[in-house]
Amino acid sequence: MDFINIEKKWQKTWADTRLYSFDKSKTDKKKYVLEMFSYPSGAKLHAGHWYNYGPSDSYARYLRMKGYEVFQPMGFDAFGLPAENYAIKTGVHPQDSTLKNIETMEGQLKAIGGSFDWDYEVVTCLPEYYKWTQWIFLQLYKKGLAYRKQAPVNWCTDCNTVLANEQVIDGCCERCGHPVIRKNLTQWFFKITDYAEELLQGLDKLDWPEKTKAMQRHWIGKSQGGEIEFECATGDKFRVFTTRADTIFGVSYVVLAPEHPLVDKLTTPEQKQAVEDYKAQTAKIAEIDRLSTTREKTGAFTGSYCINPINGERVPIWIGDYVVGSYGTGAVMGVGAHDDRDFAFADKYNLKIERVIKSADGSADDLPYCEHGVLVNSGEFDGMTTEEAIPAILAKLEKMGKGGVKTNYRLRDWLISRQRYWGCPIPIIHCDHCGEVPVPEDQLPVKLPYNVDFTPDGKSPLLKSEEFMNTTCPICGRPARRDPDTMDTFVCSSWYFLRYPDAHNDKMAFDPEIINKMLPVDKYIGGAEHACMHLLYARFFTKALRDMGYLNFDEPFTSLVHQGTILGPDGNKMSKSRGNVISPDDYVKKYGADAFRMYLMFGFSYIEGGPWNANGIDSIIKFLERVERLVIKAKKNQPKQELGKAEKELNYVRNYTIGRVDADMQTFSFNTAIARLMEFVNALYKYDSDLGDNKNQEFFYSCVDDLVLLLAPFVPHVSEELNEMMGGPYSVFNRAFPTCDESALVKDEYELAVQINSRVKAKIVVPSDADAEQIKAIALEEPTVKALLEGMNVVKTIVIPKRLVNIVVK
RNA sequence: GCCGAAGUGGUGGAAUUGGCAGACGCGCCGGACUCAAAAUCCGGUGAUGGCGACAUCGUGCGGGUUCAAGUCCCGCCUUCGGCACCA
Repeated sequence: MDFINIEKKWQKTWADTRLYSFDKSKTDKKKYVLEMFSYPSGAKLHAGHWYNYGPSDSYARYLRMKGYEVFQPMGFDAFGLPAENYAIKTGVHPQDSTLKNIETMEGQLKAIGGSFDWDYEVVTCLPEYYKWTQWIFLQLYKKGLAYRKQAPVNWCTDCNTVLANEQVIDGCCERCGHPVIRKNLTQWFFKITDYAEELLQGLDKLDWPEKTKAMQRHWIGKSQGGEIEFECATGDKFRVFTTRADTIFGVSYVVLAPEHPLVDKLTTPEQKQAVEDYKAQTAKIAEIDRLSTTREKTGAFTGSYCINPINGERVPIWIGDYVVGSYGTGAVMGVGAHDDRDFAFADKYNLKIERVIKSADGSADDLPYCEHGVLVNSGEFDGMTTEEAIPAILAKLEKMGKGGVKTNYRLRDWLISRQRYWGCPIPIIHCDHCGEVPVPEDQLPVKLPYNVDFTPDGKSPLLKSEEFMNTTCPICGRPARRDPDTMDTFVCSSWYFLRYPDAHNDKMAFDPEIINKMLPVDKYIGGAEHACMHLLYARFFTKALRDMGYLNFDEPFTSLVHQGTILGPDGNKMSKSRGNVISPDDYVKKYGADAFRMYLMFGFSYIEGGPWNANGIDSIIKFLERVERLVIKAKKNQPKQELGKAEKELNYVRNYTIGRVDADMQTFSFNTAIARLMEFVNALYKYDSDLGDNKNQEFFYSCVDDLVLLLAPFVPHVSEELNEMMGGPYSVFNRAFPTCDESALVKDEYELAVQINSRVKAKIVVPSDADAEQIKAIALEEPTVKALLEGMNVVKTIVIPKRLVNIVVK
């Protein structure tokens, strides 16, 4: 079979006949199948792209043949750091390299044989798209969901530039090797934390991998506890957050984060030097390097004291970088006896450690004791359990006006400012008189200028473009400056699935009437690496836009599947530096896109992936040629004949195959679906060689016809060709997927195993309608069984119809 | 450290959710066709012992529940992902 030319032939026919064009009048039967769009960094698709797009395209084709109107669009996540870095290295402008890469990748995606409707293509770096990214920014801003505040960035003092986390290697700049420090800049945030609770609750209803949902739950990190207010001698007050209010009588100190706003005020003159030194020291350590539990706890005494509201005790106020400024209140109470970290800190600085919880059975004496237990040395609360004491103590504090129940989330607001060129400009103008002014919507898009010096030299690249920066204030008309930052690319990808169904609308981001019919996405397919970022941001955008009235659904992706990763032959992630990258091109050139796709679907479990090996890719060719020979043998328009015994057996296999392939497609179990197809082919060969010229030609033809239809999603070009060879109508993808005839699966009799003491000793054939008693009788009469039971005492007999009989003897 | 997933022949991977472990392939062995080879077709293939029918063992390790465990429970080991001082 000439796979290469067959592919060209059908790709042209499909394009000429606009076969994959989505019919908007049929949204009642729509299925929105979406693969995560790709980043056009390299010029070529790699094996991972194939593994994502090939099998999921087969799934889309299967749905189409099941009678759905499938919407399967494709686009590119085109802004981002790699293109900019590439530009810095080579001088090729990011826009030029990106658009060129996109063109190449479009061609390759067509070569895979993907059934994408390119009329709906979306490219995030084009003004007609990012205009609406900016529009969404403005809606969030209006709603109070976009705001500015100071936040640290990774700053290389040598390059004078901001670095992304992945550009910081072991605390040093990846480019020059100089140490990286944290520096505060005023930056834009999206207030995703407003949606923390709904983002958490919504997970329960989603058909997503449990693992991914667990990761999001953990990322959101809901924690129920309480806040407790401590008052200082100066009259200043601050609160701590704790989940263990029951340990409050054991507080022997409190710790503020070094960046806590009260630190300077509370520091006494004698302690000023020590505190300043400590703050300088922690500023040197980038946040990502604040490495966890293994790092020794450090801190400094402020010289001030505060009052424990529950017992009036005077406790010292410390600062320490083991307290995270951005979580809770940025302050914790120190209970050395009942927290591992507090214990280490108290031990190091000789702070009091007093037990206030003992184990319920009094067994555990060691400190720190971090389990729940019973209160001691806790005044009126003595004898209560942890579970009783927490609400009781918080209730009392609330009555005193000194705290109460509080829920915290680990989730932080989303920092979207990037001090980079190749991204979507932020549509805000800074005016000396009017302050922060949103760009009026009729002035969108704020275009990213082409001629910009993006070499890293300490300034945001856009800041150096006078043409871009200088504008007039929309309110007062005086000269003003634009915001020089661009948005995180995750902003662009947080709404692209909303744009696809209405991709060319130049009046709005999307028409609510259209997307309310087209969304949510029915099946979303992509890598597990997006579990927390992209998938969470997209959910946030959907909910925020819903609350603004732009759409009417709660979740963007009803059902989600992660494909596994194809690793290099050595079992490691493919990477250029390891030299273990498998290029699909050579295989595609040799075997064709269909065979390569089918091999990927057969040789791996789709969800799991695994190390690449080419063993067996030849067998796919062999298999397809076996199918072709059947097609050649199948004769159309033969007279109808009664089905004999051999035909009934084959018909059983045919319908069993249909049922199993149907079920396997729905669970993305492509490898087993193909295994069933191979079995069907084996059965067809057996039938053909057994009966030769005496076979039922009409029946044989219909079986082979079903085979071609079943095969179509897996090998689209080949099946289209085979369908044509058989005289079937164009296109095979306009034909219906075969349906399973349940009556063909009903057998008169079936075989089951007979066990004696759980070991298979014989096989029996029983009528299909036999009940347990009859099956038991047949089993006991079976000669081998009968002989083995001679002189044995049958204790009991278990009969599982359709499975086995187990006779227990002594 | 915490959370999650996985561990099955020489090999990629199956197993209707507690019911005949190893489907379907690859590889290997044998046979048919052929002067021969390739291609193709058919058969065999977990391990050990036995000429043999058969027996024993076998799903990371050790226990347990059950007539029956790859699957459930308890305790470990290893690998891979995620989180990482979140009070």
